[in-house]
Amino acid sequence: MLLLEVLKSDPLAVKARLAIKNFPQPELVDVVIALDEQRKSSQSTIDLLLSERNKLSKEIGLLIKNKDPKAESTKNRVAEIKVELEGLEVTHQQIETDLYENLVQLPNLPADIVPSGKTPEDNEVVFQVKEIPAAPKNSIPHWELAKKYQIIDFELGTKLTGPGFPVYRGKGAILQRALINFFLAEAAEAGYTEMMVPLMVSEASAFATGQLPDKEGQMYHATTDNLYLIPTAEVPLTNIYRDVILEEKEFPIKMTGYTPCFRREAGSYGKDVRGLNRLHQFDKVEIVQIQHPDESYAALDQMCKHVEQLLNKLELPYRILRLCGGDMSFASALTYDFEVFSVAQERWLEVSSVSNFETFQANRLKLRYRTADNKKILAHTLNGSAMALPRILAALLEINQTEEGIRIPAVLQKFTGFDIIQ
RNA sequence: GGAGAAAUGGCAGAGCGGUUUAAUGCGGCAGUCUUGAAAACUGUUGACUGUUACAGGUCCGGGGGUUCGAAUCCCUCUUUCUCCGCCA
Repeated sequence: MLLLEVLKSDPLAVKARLAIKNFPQPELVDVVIALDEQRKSSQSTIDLLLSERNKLSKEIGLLIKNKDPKAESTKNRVAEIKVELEGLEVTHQQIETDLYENLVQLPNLPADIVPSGKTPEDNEVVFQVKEIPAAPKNSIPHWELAKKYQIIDFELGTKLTGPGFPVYRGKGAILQRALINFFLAEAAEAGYTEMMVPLMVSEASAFATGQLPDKEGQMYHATTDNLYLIPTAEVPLTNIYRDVILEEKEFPIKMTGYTPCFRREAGSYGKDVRGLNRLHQFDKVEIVQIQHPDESYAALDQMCKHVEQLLNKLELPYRILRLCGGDMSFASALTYDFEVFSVAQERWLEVSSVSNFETFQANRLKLRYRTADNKKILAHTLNGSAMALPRILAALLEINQTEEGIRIPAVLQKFTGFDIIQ
């Protein structure tokens, strides 16, 4: 949610930034500002009446004590005020609702360096490995490797649950666990505190991080208890700091967590969702930072470096994209996507997305910090995947296939306990 | 799932219809004293809204109601605790 002060201070500049995100209704900015004016004036009218009511009610107390007959006439006056207030409050409530509903429709403003553009083709490649390794001889895609070595069973998952819920078997299951442990160990090394959080969240939590109301369809919803299965650990991790006022010395807050993630994503079918490319349930290690506004962009760089290092250690060919306005998420101010090259599918697969939300999430979360002179300022929130397992696994299997079997990267061997899948 | 109790400022804890603009203690902050610290003493210390700054207004788990007036009375929901039942 954008800050009203920002909208009011320079509406033209805000509209210019929104244009970078291809936001189709810039006039909403003016609507919001106008509604805020209405809200203020209606509030002060109400306050004036309330003030009088409070004063008179106090007087009535005294008049009754003194058995003064004026008590009755004063009572009548307050009763009149009450009637007047009832109408005003209904109107005021409506203005506040309208204001809020319009305000939440505005996406976050992109940072200055965000390239304009509409589609993924407009994303800016900020880094790409020099050489994309050639596919190993007689290479096959990961879904065939999965079958050949009996490490992932897609059909079995379909039998148990439905498509998009694979079963990992034997060394496949161990490899999953190894990747999770590797990612968590690296995050711990980088100073992130590991959190183990609930996989279901309340409506209030889903709302605070922006999954509700607009992305309701993407989450699994347990209706009997009105709980949502998390689409990412970002939801519970960030909500830890909902309605919190931090002390400045508590910065930086760095958390990591492994969770399964659940996404309904009723999207396209076919080649793009084949195998591990898109699943309803997948595993991910998330990193989250809560930062002082002055430090958030340095933190974003730090998080990108962290992800980059993971890819280097796993010896995977990757590239980094700075997302264009049209491809960024609603809440983000700046996002870098990390993609690994799938040698058998001959395409780039997104494995991580690292974003700075600035105050956009913090505003709805009411996540602030207290300055030395006791001002309360919104903190900045950032998060990134470090990383999502399925596509990493896909790339890993494909690039490391040999005649003898699938070779395990050196860094993972202490977590797997084996160096080859045969 | 059943029965009972409770929800008040960072924490503890008073208040049970009108000087509550929420007592008091702890904690926090500032100061006095001290070479420094501790102790002691003094002062200060909630959130939101609003104003150039005042003023004013809202908030005692959420929502609704009674009343001239509600932290206080009523209804309802939620959460927590205790006991019982079930259970990895």
